[in-house]
Amino acid sequence: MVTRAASLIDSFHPWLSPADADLVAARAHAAEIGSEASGASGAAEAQPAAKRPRPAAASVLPTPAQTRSLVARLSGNPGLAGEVLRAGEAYQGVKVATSARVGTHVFKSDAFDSFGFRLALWPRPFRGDSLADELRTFAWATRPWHGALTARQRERVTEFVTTGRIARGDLAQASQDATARLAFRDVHGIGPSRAVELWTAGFRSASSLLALPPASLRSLGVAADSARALRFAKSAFSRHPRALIERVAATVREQAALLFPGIEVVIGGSFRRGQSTAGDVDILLFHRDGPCALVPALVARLSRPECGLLTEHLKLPGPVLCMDAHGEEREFPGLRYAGPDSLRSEWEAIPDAESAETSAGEGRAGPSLVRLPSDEQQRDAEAELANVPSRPPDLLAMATGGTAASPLLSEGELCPAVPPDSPRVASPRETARVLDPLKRQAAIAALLLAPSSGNVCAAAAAAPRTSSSSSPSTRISKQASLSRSSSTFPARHPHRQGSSCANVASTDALNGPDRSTPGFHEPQLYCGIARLPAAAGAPPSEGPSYLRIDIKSWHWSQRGTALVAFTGNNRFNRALRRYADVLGLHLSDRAMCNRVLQGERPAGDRWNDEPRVVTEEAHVFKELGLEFRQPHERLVFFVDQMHSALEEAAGLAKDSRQGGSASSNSAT
DNA sequence: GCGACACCGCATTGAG
DNA sequence: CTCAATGCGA
DNA sequence: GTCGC
Repeated sequence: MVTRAASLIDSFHPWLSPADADLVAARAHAAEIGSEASGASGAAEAQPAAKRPRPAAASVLPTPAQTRSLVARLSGNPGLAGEVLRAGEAYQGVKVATSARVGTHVFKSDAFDSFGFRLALWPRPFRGDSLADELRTFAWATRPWHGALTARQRERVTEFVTTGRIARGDLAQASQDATARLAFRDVHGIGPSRAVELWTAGFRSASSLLALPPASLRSLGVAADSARALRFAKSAFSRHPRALIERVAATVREQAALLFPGIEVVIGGSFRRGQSTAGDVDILLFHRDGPCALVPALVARLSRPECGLLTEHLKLPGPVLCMDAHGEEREFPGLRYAGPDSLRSEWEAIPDAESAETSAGEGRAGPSLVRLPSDEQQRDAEAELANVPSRPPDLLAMATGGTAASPLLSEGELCPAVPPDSPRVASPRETARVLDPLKRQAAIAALLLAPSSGNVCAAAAAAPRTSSSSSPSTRISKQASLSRSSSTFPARHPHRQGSSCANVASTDALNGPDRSTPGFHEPQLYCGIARLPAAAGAPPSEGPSYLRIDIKSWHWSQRGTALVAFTGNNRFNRALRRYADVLGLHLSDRAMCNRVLQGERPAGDRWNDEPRVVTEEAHVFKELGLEFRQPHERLVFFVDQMHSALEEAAGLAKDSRQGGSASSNSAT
């Protein structure tokens, strides 16, 4: 069976690395061991870490090198891929409006996306003379569990090959709802539903709403933040070069440092992935001392006339809890919204801003949990910031720009011929079902996911550290593991009491994730609009330009998951979370934890175990058994690749169960 | 044929 | 008034 | 758009 698996991967997924086969084997082996260990309690604990069949960090998602080479040898079909992607956009326009649920359209357009990227990365062109064979090979390589393209997909490819274009007028014009959606797409906060409502009410554009008084807008169902956003059309936010993003971030960093010395300010999003331009900017804030609840204060500072960065606020963080000098939690007197009825919102600068400023020096009034970091901490933080990749390969631009194909491998290696009677393989769904009984056993998590003791993935750390003994990552992990009793991390929220252990939690079980667990802290999310500083030699004809800006902060124990979540890309996040889900884990920006299923509970009703303390991105990868990937290496086109390894894992697990205990050869 | 497909917080609305 | 459902952006 | 039920 290993042979079958290996040959399958070789045949249909030539871009998968040999490491994938190792992972597949190791995971199957671990699954079997896990089911044994669950019988004997504590066996996993007693077992020496060295003897555990832990796989070397391997990649189920395409490895960085694979992604790079994939994109580098972009296909012979850039035009076709582009057509399909554009058709997807048109289709999205229709579906957004016609579908009752937003969730549906996302995946509909996503399917086009996926298909388009697969075409883009397919290394040899489709030709009319051998189209049928090409399509079959392509289908088997990209969707082995199905083995064929859909009729629609075949149609599209054929149409392009024969006519050189893909007609999509039908999609663009198909629905009046789509037109409504398009008319208001530029307004933040107006989605499919409101767009249709407004259209039927007789409005045809965002500008026609601008003239209305606030009361009328409210009666039309336009939310307050939508009304505020009316003056800023989304399309006016052209993509901005990195340098500009950096300047904005520098302002934020400067103010944040004044407010909260030692704070770590990370620019997330596409900027962090290294793209040459960004449509918005994500500012992520962390502090080593643990809580980092200064978003309202920071927003207030950035809104002051003398700073003038933020010109409009779309969403504010909720009520903020922080600890005062006596260790009591109380509400942070943040921003006060003064003008709900005016288009021009008014924000009162915080009365406590003074106290926040002085708190750095005195630690008396205001949020005094702020402590100055040690010199060592300061150096660590700086070193970490330096790890952000300096050279940004703009992979997306390469992918969509139709770079000339430069195959590194021969066609035969890339696209082996497919026998017509190739066996059908398990689909992702089927795979998940096979894995499900296994994942209920905590032993899997213990063996595959939970590192034995020192939970730091030093090898996968972002960059080589200079000192080995007192390397930052080691120290962090110690701090993290001690955090449950450490006073620098909040013990738990006093207003929420809950049991942290799944066994005991019977009343809280129905309430979803238990956020009272140690290390959990409510993040603060802000969305707003920044007025860009006038560029030095900019033509004044353009007028002021604006930038969507998000400022968010998390507790230090959530730093890793938050960084991963807000670095993206989107597809990468979804793949990662879905993957975690299949492994019995829950992953979001704020927590990674075991997902505990209870037998009689209806499907989908779950509650989550105590979140892990995840201060480093590398922890997330490590816990999932994945190879660490730098931010600029997190472009994911093929969700399918992840599935393929899971299929094999499921197949091998099933085989090994049927074949008794004969699986000792798998993990070496 | 129909639900699911990743996840979460906030604002608004409407029912109780 | 509270609570649940919905829309929305992310 | 696709899969599982």
